[in-house]
Amino acid sequence: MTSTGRARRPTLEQVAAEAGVSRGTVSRVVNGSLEVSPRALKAVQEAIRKLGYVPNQAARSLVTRRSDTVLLVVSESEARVFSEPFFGSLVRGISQELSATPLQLNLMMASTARQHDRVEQLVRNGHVDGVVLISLHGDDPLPRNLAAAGSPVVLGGRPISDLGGVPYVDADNLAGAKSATEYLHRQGRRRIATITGPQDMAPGIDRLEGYRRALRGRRGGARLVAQGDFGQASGEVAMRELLAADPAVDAVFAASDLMAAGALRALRAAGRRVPDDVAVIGFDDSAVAQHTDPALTSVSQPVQRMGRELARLLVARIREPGTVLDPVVLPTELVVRESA
Amino acid sequence: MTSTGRARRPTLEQVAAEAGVSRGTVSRVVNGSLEVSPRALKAVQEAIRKLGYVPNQAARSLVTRRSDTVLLVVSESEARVFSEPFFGSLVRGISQELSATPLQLNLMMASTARQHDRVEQLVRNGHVDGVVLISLHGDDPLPRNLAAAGSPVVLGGRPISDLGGVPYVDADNLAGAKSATEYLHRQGRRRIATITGPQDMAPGIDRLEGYRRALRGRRGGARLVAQGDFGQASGEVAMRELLAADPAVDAVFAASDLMAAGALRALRAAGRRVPDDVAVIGFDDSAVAQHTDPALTSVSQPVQRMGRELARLLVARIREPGTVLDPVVLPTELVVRESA
DNA sequence: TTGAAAGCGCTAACAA
DNA sequence: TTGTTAGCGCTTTCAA
Repeated sequence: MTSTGRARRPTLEQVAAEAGVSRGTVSRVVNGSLEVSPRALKAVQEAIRKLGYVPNQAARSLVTRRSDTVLLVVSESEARVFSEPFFGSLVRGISQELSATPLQLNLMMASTARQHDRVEQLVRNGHVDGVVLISLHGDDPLPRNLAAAGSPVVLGGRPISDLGGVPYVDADNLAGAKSATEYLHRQGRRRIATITGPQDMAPGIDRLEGYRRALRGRRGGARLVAQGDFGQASGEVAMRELLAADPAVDAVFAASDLMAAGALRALRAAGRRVPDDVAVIGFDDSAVAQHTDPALTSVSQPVQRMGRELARLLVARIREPGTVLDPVVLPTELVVRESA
Repeated sequence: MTSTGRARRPTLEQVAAEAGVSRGTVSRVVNGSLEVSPRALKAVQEAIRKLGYVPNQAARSLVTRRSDTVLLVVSESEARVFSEPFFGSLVRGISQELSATPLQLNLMMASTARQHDRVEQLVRNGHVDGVVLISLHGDDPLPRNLAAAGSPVVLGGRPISDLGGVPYVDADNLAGAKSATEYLHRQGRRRIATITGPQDMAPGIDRLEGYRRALRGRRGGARLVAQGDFGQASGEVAMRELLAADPAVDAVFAASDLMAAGALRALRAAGRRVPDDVAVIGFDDSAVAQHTDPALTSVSQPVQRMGRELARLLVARIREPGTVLDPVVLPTELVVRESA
């Protein structure tokens, strides 16, 4: 049952013996202390190499009360996180940034309350040094609880209600939507509609606001607004509504690529050519954007960089628990393809 | 610098004091030993609850030499893993299965040799109890090395060359391709082409073989084969080649949705209607499949279940290092949409 | 600059 | 059935 099987790894003790010094000295070398004589340093390094010594994390953790582990909690159920390269790119960015630290990345799906409890337990018990939370739902109490427990926490995506002191990383949804809409206007489009995302989610709200600001004070204004839920079907329905409301609509900014793809279908069904009759822009620059016909012009988010920033903030929080960290809002970019 | 800050968690010792028993007894209760008197059991349980005790994993690990952690290694660079819901669903399946065990899931990207070394080190050093490897490249030595080091390893996806004894989980690519092709045949299609994936990857090979078997002995046979690389552009090119080779082609099975999407574009450009003139089937049932126009009929893989099986095999390997585990090949399903 | 020694919190072997 | 005890491998004072 013990089933250890594997040969025992060399310990500090053995390295010390090999190098002819004490455990303390080896420990100092391993942890990069400066108060070690060049001679001892060299002897220890050689012994380490010779023995193939690697520190035992559990032992270290036991005494330092650090775990050198950060937890990525995906509070999903919102399928979006998992579709699209979003999740993967984010993880990649986080890993990238963490690879320069001793921190390991742990992953946990936690949508139910029970799973959230488990996260809190892990944190409280010192099994993780910090938490990255992504894909939060409306007023999820998890980040607040974690922060209250004194745990370093950072959020992927702006929380809908302000969580004083908990930093977040987000794409500049507002500016992205604004620039997409302005682009349409510059192309000479004058009846620019939008298909919004859910208005109880930050990206939904911000992207609508960006559209509004772009058209503020412009002739025609921002009146052609149809509600969607980020999903393709809702985009199709919304586009039909828009066409009914104003048959002369000549452009539409959709708050997601899926909705834009839906709009494309509705437009084709209505006999409108894209982009000739109606220009379409999506948001996310997802895989879908590249594979619709015509390919979607879309607002791209620097997802991988968002991951890196998340990790950077978290590391800062762990290292300097006191300091106030500002949210990071990263610029988006309009990727022009065929649809607008 | 110590920055512990957090209040110390209660220890076994304190629970023992509170319950009026010894540490040993508390340990037995915590670890579910049966040799504990009902009275002691109750007292300990109460003390645990009262104090909010949670075992310190580091301390436990130190003595048991188990880490209760499994590592998911994404040997990426092949972007596919990250696009599509693939990665997310897989992780979800793995998490799901592990949630019934004390095992935590760790994640690591490792494409470079240096990163592979780190994986081996983690394993050798007992920091992880087992490894799930996905997205392996051709003849990556990592699984062999890990297995040789005595570490439990399971593979996501059939390795291209047999790794004696290392179990894997895969979708039944061959059967999926075969049934898609047969479906086309049943629909009365008689000039059925295929666009293959790279022939140095198991899915590429298997899906071509499935196509071949479906048409073996049938009139026309399996002669309309064009090479692709799973990417959309290659699918578009391949479709043009096929049209040139046989303008009367009336169906095409593409080994990926992206290639199928490319084929769709080429067909539209050539003035062919889908599915009227040419039926198209893709593979993966990815997001793209749902958003092309017409929507793609596609072969779906039970990705989440693959994740669960992966975890199941790994747990079995960890618990019973000796036993031989067979590969698990899961059935695919043809999802019929508009394109065929 | 170094060594010695005291734990970190836990499991498991042994004795009672 | 229970208590006692010896470590697990490491970091970190404290003295030297």
